[in-house]
Amino acid sequence: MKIAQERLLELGETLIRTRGFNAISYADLSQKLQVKNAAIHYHYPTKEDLGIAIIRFNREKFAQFCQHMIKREFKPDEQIRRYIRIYSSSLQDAKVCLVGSLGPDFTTFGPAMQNELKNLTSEILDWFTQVLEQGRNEGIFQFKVEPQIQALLIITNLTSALILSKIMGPTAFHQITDSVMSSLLKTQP
Amino acid sequence: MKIAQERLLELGETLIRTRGFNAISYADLSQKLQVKNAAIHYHYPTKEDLGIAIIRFNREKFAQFCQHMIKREFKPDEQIRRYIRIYSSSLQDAKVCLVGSLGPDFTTFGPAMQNELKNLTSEILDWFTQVLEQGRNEGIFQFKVEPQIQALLIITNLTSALILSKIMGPTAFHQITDSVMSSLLKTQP
DNA sequence: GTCTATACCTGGATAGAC
DNA sequence: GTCTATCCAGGTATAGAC
Repeated sequence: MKIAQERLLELGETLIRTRGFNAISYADLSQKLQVKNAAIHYHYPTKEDLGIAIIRFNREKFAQFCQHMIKREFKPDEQIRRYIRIYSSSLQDAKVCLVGSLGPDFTTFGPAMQNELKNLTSEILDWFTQVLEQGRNEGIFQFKVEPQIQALLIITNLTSALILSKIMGPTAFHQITDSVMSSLLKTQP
Repeated sequence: MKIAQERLLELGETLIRTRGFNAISYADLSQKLQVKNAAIHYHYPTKEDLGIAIIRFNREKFAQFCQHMIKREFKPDEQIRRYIRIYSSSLQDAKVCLVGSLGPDFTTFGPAMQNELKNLTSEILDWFTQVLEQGRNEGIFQFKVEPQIQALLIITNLTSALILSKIMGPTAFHQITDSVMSSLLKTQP
């Protein structure tokens, strides 16, 4: 039976986000998938190949999310809420986001994987910047700095909110996201 | 010759913050220290023992920093500036902070090491909270939420600023910290 | 495409000499 | 307290059968 690619990548992503790239092995994956590790090597010869595929998989999911936001014509505030919901749904399994998991280990990766991670990161930042800008133009959001800076501020809040929650528990996450949302939303004059 | 404990712990901290705990080995340490790995095992039998010692070492350095701030009677804004300077000095070596490096791998550690990391994290948060509160009371800082929440917001900014900078370069770090400081400082009325 | 089997290496850890 | 020597487990990776 052919390995379900999507299941493999999804599992790999979960393991990376739960334990870190350098802490997982082909054995972890093959056991859970009920195949031998050689079967995984067939599709992804090196661990780095697998890592790259997982990041690319995540990029595709994010691109689909963005497309979905456009198609449904969600307002900027609703888009941010839904984006935050992706993060909060990671809380129970003690997952951090892919960028937060791979970022600290960046120097242990080869150039190709580093580049893939750079692409993911800049795509998220660009999307966030654009939503913030649009929201401010529509009078929904308020913030004083450039949209690109504000995107950095909120993304760093979200990324580390998951990391902190792994250490200290989920309360911190909700305190952070609640505060981020309410300071972003334009208060009634 | 007796191993210089402090040098060992300092090197271990650097390696963890550069490459991640699960990516470093006794061999990495022993080579750089010009000793055999058995010599390190003598002082720290298991890798977890070493990890715990490194976190504790970091806690002590942080406690000394806090003491120093008190002794010199720095104003809250100066204290925050000096704290941020610790972070920015990590930029050139692509180091993240210890919490940002160990947090994502939290579930791969044993209870004792997890606990040590919890202690470090809460000590930082408590100190930050207290400095923010004091600064607002003195009319130096402005922020709308509880000091404890504001501490979470800024700490997450700083932690992920280093992670992001590893991936995307140091510009992001300065944009984030500049913005954090200027929004924190009370503008002239 | 997946299996068995295995090669090869690294890493953590320990025993015992000095 | 450090060394040499070694053990063993686990991890990446490949060859070749099915």
